[in-house]
Amino acid sequence: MEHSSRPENPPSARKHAVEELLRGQESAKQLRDLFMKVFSQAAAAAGGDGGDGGDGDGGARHPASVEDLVVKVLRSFDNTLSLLSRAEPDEVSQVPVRSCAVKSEDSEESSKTSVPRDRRGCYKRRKTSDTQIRMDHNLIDDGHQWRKYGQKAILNSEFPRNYFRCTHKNDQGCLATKQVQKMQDAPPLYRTIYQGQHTCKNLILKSPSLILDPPSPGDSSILVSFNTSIPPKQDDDNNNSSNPFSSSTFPSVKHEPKLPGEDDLKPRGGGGGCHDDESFYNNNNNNHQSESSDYYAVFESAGEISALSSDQGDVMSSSHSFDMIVGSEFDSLLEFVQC
DNA sequence: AGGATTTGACCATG
DNA sequence: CATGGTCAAATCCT
Repeated sequence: MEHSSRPENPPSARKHAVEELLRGQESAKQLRDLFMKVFSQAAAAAGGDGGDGGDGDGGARHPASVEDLVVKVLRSFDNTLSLLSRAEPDEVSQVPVRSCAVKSEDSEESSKTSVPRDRRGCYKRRKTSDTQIRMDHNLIDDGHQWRKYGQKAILNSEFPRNYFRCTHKNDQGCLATKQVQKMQDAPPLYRTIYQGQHTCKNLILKSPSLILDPPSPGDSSILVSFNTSIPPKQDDDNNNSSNPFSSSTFPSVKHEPKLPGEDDLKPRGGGGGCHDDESFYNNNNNNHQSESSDYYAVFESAGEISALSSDQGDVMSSSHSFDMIVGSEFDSLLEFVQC
């Protein structure tokens, strides 16, 4: 449903992709169960074994099955990725061109009230160009300045979607936009869709927040890269050019333990003042410059680690709840693919 | 005063 | 026709 959908996906390919994801999901569930079983046994046996125990070697009891399941999961990812890659070879060219006759508006504005009728909403709905999808459990500053230009209730979604564009759209013609939508509440989960590439030169580096995270323990983020097999564009005249990881696997934003409700999340203006549901709308959070014309899904959460890595996309995961990560990961992927 | 957000309206797409 | 993406006036904040 979203614009991120690929309109002309061969249905069969997508179907296969969904099947693969479902398979992966099933494997993940088994893996989860296995972990739970192992952990509970370990806990029972060890009694008061001090450690947090969460990580790694705790599950050495069924290494073979665990490994097998992990391999299955990763294979599903790989299969899905290749299916998706083949499914849409031609969507890259697309540039969010606004075919509408410019912004010559000011001339006949006159009738300020009621319908100016000029060309409001005149635009081309952008299909997919450079799209990155990111799932976060909190909102992180991404170093760019965003201006909210819309909010919309989305069908079958209890939370509205918020539309942001680069603050420098006007002065520098930066066409980057992003959409932020809260997906769930319980553990808050936000989906951020980045589109377009930043051409502005105004990257505000929040040094402490932006860290290229290696798969280090204690940190958590899952990055799934849906590479459409197009080599990452190299337009690095922008900001992230200096970023060594910018292209194929952009750095996942690392965040300090900073709560989403903090300072920079506050809305400034306050038009109607109806911020009923969210306190999250404005987040100038995360953003990785849309660099390549690929699809990315980044799932982030906080907690311990368990790093998986696949050969194609990078899957760096960690979470205090494997279930939460893998489960939401597949759910999101499914949702993404099915749209 | 200038800039940001809210919100209803407009319009392309499927 | 329904839905989603964008525009722009109105409003608010700094």
